[in-house]
Amino acid sequence: MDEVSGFCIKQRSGYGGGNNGGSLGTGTKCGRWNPTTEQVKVLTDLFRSGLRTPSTDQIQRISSQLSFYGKIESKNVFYWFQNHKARERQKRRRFLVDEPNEFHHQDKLPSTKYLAELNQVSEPEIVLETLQLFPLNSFTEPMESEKRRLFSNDYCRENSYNIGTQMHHPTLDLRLSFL
Amino acid sequence: MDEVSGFCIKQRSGYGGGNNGGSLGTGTKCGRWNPTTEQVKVLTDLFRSGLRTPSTDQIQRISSQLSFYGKIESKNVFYWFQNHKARERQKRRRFLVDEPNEFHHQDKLPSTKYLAELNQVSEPEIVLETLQLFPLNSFTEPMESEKRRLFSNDYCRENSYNIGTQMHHPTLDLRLSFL
DNA sequence: GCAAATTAATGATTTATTCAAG
DNA sequence: CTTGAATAAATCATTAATTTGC
Repeated sequence: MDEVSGFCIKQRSGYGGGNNGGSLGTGTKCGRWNPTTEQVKVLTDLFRSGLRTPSTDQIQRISSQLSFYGKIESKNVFYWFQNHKARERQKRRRFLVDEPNEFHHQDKLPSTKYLAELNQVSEPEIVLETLQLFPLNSFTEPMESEKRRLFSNDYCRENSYNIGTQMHHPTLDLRLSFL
Repeated sequence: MDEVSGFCIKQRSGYGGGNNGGSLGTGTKCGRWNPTTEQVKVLTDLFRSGLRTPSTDQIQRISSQLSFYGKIESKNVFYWFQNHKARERQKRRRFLVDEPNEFHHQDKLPSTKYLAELNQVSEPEIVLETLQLFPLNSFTEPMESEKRRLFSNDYCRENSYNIGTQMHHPTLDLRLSFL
């Protein structure tokens, strides 16, 4: 891939450089941004205060403020929030591993129409035999017209989509083929 | 109160008649539906494939399929789509509504464009005058005492965003004040 | 003590989604 | 149905920590 980005691609200069260390000012080397502890502190505090996706304007102001502590650009602030947000989330998710509630199921009242219908059909027998044996290849009838809108699109975006897992369930291939 | 809408808390006997989850059962605890990982994956895939509001018929089929992975009822599928759709949208709105705090004229420098623009914008190393006025530097200037938390921790997520506004709480604004 | 070698963090890019205008 | 806007997830790449042999 082209390493072009408009920056100075800095190939690793051996090692002993140690150019930065807090004052990286005097931008002679164009490596990646190396935030000072003060800058990190402020950014972290902003994040803790609730800021997660600063607007362009905010970014620029933050950048301006932080430039007092050392070299910095707006994009650095932008990236910092992106990365920090993502990694905090990631960290959180690690703890909640396998927590079935990936999203919170907050029951809301359904539309009456569906509820009525569901009520009478409710949960049918389990019927897995057939289903699981041959997953979803069975072509059902063409969708009802009312749902046409949902399916008018192509569903074969990519290819198979094995949900394969430990269970030897059939290639529950995917996509609505069984709908 | 117990179940609102005849939903949970107790094993309803009148709902679905017959075999209600007995096999996959151990369902002694009749709380709310707790989807398995596989179920979530399939539902998510369906959603990503474009399905948003499945018909009753589709709901039943999905439910039947997913019952292979664990207890599930049609209404769970219905609710899942309702909630997922709503929350995705909500998540979307949140950004769009949360961000635009300034007047937006041709002032567009959002993300992807960020890179391009921010890239060349660099950071004019100026503006130091202004920041002097703000609490920022005056606080972190003596970074020795940084150990003392400057902020009162507290998570003020949803409500205290006040980034674009001047809040009057002397406690934890600080950095936000210049935003 | 010191650097080369290795590993852990994290800055910067790329890719894949989502919703919604047109 | 197509495309624009705007991420967030996944990934790449470089820097800082640290480990290790001398």
